Amino acid sequence: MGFLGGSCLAERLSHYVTLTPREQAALGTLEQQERSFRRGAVVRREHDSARDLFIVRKGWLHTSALLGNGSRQIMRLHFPGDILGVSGVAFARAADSVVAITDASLCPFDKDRLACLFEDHPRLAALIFALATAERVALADRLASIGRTAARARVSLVICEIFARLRIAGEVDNALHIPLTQEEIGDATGLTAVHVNRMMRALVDEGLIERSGSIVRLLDEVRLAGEAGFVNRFAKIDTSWLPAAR
Amino acid sequence: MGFLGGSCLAERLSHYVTLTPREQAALGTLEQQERSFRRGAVVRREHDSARDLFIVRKGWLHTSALLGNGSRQIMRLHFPGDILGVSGVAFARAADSVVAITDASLCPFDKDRLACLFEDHPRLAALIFALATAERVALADRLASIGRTAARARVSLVICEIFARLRIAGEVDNALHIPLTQEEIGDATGLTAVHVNRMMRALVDEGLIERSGSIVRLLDEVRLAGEAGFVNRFAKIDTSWLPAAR
DNA sequence: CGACCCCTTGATTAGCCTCAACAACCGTGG
DNA sequence: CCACGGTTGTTGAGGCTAATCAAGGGGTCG
Repeated sequence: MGFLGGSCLAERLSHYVTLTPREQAALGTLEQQERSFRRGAVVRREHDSARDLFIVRKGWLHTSALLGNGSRQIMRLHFPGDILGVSGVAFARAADSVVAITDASLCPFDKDRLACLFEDHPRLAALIFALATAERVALADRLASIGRTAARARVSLVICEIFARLRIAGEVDNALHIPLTQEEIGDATGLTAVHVNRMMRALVDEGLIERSGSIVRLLDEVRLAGEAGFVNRFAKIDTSWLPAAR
Repeated sequence: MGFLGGSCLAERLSHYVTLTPREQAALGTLEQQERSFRRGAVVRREHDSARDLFIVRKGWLHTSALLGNGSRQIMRLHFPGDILGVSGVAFARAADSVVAITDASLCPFDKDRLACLFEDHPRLAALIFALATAERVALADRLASIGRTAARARVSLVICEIFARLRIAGEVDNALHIPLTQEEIGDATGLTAVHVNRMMRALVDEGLIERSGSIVRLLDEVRLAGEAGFVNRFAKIDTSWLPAAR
């Protein structure tokens, strides 16, 4: 709220380019509806019809998949301003599930609206493509983390990423309430909750972070990022090639 | 070659929509240049300037990253018709390296050309976005595989994916020359070459695949895909929402 | 023919999982 | 208000999967 007619997406995008009034208006139309979800609610289940995309207005959510062996992989965390359910762009049925981690509020919009954006606002379409690409790179970073680094580094990486992404939205210092269970962190990192617990403890013991309840404070951010091999993919993206605004 | 004026990308895209002559012409302009690379050649190194994207005309390549601990993660394999170096859409400098696995031939084109596509051919832009999204979902599948499944399933998945993706290009039965070393398969699956070897042997012993040299034959594709939890993300994508062609 | 790369197999080690028990916390209902 | 069940966090003990270390064989290229 409190920005550009209350459009969370416009607020996010304006972090990278200066939006024209027409563009702001176009983005505003994507957030006309709003739906609320309780903590734990399933926004969309795998294989559901996937005509809608969502813009996160409030809360944390995750995109995940259940595997044949009963385990779960969390693909991505979502924060206010994120577009989620993007896999619906490629498929008629959802490839993954979306679950509310905290109470959350979403603005659904139909794929057709996205088509209109491609028709009328090529610059916005290209920018959204660029941001989706940055997310893909961040996903690849996590792939490398899970595939090729030890448990401590994996846990460090999610912590780094959460802080970095929330800082773009602003209002985050170096302490943060993280409403994730250790089981959820495990499902994001490919570890068990038990081992996440031990790794968190190790990070605390070595003075990298501090915990009280669900609040995490970064004590030595440089070393934490170093161990994790963290690169902030969202700080700056290349907008030099984007077509002109309309 | 042998299709639509020789554009590999047009050939790929026409698998999903019927291209108009204007669209074909626009795609053709992306493949005016062509560069050849020898097996093992580095097309682009991490941190290099990333103004160009590439369309694969011939050969196999991979996108990978080297980690601080000396290991390597292969993010994606590339086959003819693929667009690679897409991370350049988001960043001014490459987030990953591209290496030729076999002798390969690529058509580089500048990001500005992509901007033109967004301006003049919204339907193509949207389709490319949809395909990039399908790839992101496939990447997420591999994340789940590496994070939450055992070594055998991970190896099975790469095999399934390679076959499925090459079948879209056609001319692949259920036997295929796979020019990957076991080390490369390990770097793609988060395993060591030694363990890849053992898992391949297990797949052979149980009659799921057959090997002679670098040729792999699928003997029980259903069971292999079942173990891997494989879903073919490239068979069919939703084009119903795309804007009208111009 | 030698050097190098890749594949293959065995033996040992280590990191993470599994199982288990208990404490702390929370929302709910009596 | 307290009792209660359920969820989450914490810690220990032991087991298994995959890594590491090591050695040898086959193929290819200079």
